[in-house]
Amino acid sequence: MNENALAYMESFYMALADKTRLRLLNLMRDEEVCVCFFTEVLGDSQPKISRHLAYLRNAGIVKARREGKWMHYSIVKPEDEGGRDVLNEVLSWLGGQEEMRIERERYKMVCCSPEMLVQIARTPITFALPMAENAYEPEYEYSHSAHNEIDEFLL
Amino acid sequence: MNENALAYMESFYMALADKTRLRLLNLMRDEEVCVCFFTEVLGDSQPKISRHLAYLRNAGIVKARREGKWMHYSIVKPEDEGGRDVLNEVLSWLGGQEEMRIERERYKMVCCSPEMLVQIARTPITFALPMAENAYEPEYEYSHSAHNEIDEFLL
DNA sequence: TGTACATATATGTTAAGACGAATATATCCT
DNA sequence: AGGATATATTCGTCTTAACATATATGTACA
Repeated sequence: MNENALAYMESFYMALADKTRLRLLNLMRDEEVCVCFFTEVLGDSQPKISRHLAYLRNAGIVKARREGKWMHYSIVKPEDEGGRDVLNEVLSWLGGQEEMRIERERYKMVCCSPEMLVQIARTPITFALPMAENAYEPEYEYSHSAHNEIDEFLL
Repeated sequence: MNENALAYMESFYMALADKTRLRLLNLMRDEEVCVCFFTEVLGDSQPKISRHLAYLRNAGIVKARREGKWMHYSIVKPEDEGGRDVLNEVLSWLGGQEEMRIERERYKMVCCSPEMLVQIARTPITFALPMAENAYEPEYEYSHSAHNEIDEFLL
């Protein structure tokens, strides 16, 4: 890390420098969130959401966990203390905005609405199950075709 | 601010997402710095330094003060508390990196070298004079041709 | 006024990244 | 196996911003 600290920081802030990604992080502030809820709450297209989640994942800021057909994303706190402190402040700043509070409210409503309760059997769970604690490391092509600068920080 | 909080944050992180700009901020961490020292310490071309300083200024992260022929730049802490906290953590993270400590050392050496002491009369001062406390607001064209998203946050 | 110096901006080129639309991949169910 | 659903990636297009180089602007001083 100390090797390319600057490059790491650059990619870190780049990952934060996008409205959609900030909104995604806001929703993941306290808990793991399923992709389908992101599209529901943000109202953006599924490919758009997915692309931004991939960006965040490549930057090492979130991780994904597969649960059947569903993917759940959650924030990964950086190992580096400075980075962790920055990210915490970023989330706190973000969370303090009215606009972001509203979106978290909307998430709660979508997540816990009556239809959802009825469909509970086929609804992605939003709390971690004991037997599913391991982080999901995707096996898709981009995982081993990781040749850009950002990906170098993944491992 | 609360209006376009997201847009503001986006431009804020965009301003941080560049190695050169992070190095500039690192040098300005504790004090006002003259452009000529930036070019000296960073070893980048003068237009490159100037462009990045303009970017930071447009993002509202630094301010400029003219002192005769010289321009001195210094960090502006955001009025918003969350933003201020984030920026402080950013500077602290940055400052903790070995690479950045070395550059601050190099700045000290350039700034206080014997040649500099000899040339003191025509060397830009790096401490604020009592009668020069007012921040310099540039009168150049970009100041009133401010029509892009970032500039809207300047005033 | 004219010249030197410090700094800022314009221009042309190139690369990164954002988007929508189309398509591919994973998983579940029958 | 095959269809349905959830998510990921590709492709073509457009914008932003990085860089080097050239040039303009602002200030000091003779």
